[in-house]
Amino acid sequence: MDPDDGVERPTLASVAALAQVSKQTVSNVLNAPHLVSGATLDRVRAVIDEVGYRPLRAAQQMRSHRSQLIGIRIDPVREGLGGIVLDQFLHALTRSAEESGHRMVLFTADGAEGEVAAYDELVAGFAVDAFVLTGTSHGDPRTAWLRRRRLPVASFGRPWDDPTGRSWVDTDGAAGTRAATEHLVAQGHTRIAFLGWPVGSGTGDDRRSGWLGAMASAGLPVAGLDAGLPDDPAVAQAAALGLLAARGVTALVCASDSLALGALGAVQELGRRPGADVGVVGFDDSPVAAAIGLSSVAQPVAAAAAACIDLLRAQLDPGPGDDVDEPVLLAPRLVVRASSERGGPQAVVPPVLPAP
Amino acid sequence: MDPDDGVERPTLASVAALAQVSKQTVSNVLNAPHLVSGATLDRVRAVIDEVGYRPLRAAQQMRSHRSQLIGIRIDPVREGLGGIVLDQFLHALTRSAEESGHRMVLFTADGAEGEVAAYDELVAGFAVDAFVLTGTSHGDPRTAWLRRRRLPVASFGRPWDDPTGRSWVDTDGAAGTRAATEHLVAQGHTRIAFLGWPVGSGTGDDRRSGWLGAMASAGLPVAGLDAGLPDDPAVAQAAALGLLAARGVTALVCASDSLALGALGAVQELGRRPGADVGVVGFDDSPVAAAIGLSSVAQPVAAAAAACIDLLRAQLDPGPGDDVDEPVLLAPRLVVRASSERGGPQAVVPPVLPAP
DNA sequence: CCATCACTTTGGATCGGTCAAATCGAGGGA
DNA sequence: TCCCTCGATTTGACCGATCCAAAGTGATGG
Repeated sequence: MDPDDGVERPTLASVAALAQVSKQTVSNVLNAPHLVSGATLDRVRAVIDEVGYRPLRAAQQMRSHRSQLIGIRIDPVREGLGGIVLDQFLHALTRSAEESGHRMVLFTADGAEGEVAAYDELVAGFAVDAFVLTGTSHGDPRTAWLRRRRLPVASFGRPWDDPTGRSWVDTDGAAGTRAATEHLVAQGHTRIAFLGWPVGSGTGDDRRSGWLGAMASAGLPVAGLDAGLPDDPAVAQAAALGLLAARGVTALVCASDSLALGALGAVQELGRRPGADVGVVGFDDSPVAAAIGLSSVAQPVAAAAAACIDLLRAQLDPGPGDDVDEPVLLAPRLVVRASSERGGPQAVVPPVLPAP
Repeated sequence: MDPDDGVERPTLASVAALAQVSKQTVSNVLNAPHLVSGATLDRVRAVIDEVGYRPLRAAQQMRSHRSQLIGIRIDPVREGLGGIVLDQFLHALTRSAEESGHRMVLFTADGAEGEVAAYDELVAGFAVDAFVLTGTSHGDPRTAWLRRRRLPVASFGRPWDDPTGRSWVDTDGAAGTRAATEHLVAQGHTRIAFLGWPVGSGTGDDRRSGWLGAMASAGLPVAGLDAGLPDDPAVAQAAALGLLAARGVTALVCASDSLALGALGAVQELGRRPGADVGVVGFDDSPVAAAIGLSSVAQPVAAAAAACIDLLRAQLDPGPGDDVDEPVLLAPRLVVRASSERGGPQAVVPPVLPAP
């Protein structure tokens, strides 16, 4: 009557029976092939391939206490355009995890205590092996909880409040803005402003410092060229307007693509040509940047994800020569588009409209 | 020496011992409380709370063959700005899944055959219970494979090539563009153009039809006002320029925020005021729209996610009155911002630069 | 000819739950 | 009084893998 889907799921026992060996031998073929003789190895492997056998993780987990699952929180709202970075990161993470036989499990949480409750549930119920954190500060309750439980953890983003923190991976923001600044200097600009966030945020200050450093190296002045703003294009546009009109600025390095969007709007408003007259570089290389031809500093998300997974792998089963929680700082890449190329194609522009 | 993390993980057996009952009784307290007397119920529950016991999913899975995991593919590259929709959808999905005791597991795959291989691995190894698909066509090998295996599936996005397809959830794109068009008509516009994709894509044609319908209802002409373009702001800008300059167009309904970005650029280029002189509405309400004040049609991602999970729940254990795979079509919501409000605040604009 | 040893292979217990059937005491009808 | 039913609880097998200890198999050497 019911054709079902054909055959039963093959198990260790069924494979063993077909191959005329014991269950343990089949297990050895998979987990310790050096213990099995060549002939049986081939025979068992043939059967495994034939029936398409795969060990059931849940069963393995019962003995090994490893679920092969890695948890990551997915945020409810991602502010601004930079959220995309986490999106790409998530994809890269999933891919890297797969390469080491793991899977990423998502969870949501409201607030820090909710997140701890979620950890608890995941660890107790699903026996999640490890966690990847994003945007954490070191002192917060979640990190503390995880460390107390001795759970392997890797963070994407430095714990700015604790320079001694370990087991993190981050983008070298300063290197990114430095590259952007040097690129603009090479285009002949000398009055290069920085549109960033107010002093006090780790990431923002990091990005600012790269611009400062590059300007100093080039012997260029920075006085009055540094803006600390909320991450809003409309505000950035007003600020950029002032810098361009009153301070002789011809190029802007921005801490985000949102700010760069505003900068472009100001350029447009003044009737200058983006790229040709005024150079603008954003940060994070969001899809908008690609869409409108905005140069931007791209974070090395794939490398960051791989580094995170590697940190976790090292913590899960430390091998010889594994620096279990050595922080990793990765260099970003400047993607040059029309908004910062003098010889490049001419530009046009969508408006930034004020909020209601 | 090693303080470890204190206590052992509580198990059914340990709870049973503490509560002076058998394992099965504890199990019943959790899964079939009506079988347990009031007194024991309270006693066992007290112990459970006290020690913080939670059943290990892997152990349950061994007998029940349910992993409580739902798989979803995370795409390598998401074209354009609309990728964000999937991002929000993923979050909403995770939250809805949690409400029914499930977790979302991610996987990646290259091409259709790679995806099938990934299904195989997930189903065989992790015993994933169900899958959520995005952007599928009904005929493709993945859907076929999943159906053959009788795996519960819900799609976000209609199978345009098969109108009889079931078990999907989608946004009513036509309703969205209809609302956008009516909104612009209400603002006094009569020459309202549509910037869309070339005829042939299901989603694109759906969105176009809403504009067509609303224009017909309002008794407005559409001849020469319909553009089919690639999803690129620069191309959209050129097309919008023509419509605005040569055809007396004063408002544009767009099939995506990318196209709307180009439309805004054209408005700016002509020296007209976005919102005040020319109304523009995008689609998908990406972060850019919020950032630059672009009106846009927002997809009801949370509702869509909840509907997907509900479809899966109904397939996993059909209750009475469960329409196991009844398609769900959800109405989107128009978010009005400065780009389409005549009385609203004045607007400014970032440029769309040509690609190198 | 048998003890020794390295190499393979096997058997049985075990992880933490659920399922199906058995047990047990109390209440109700004949 | 006896038997039956019924609610509450227990017993024992089982899911599919791994771990540990022990047993089988030659080949080797005394």
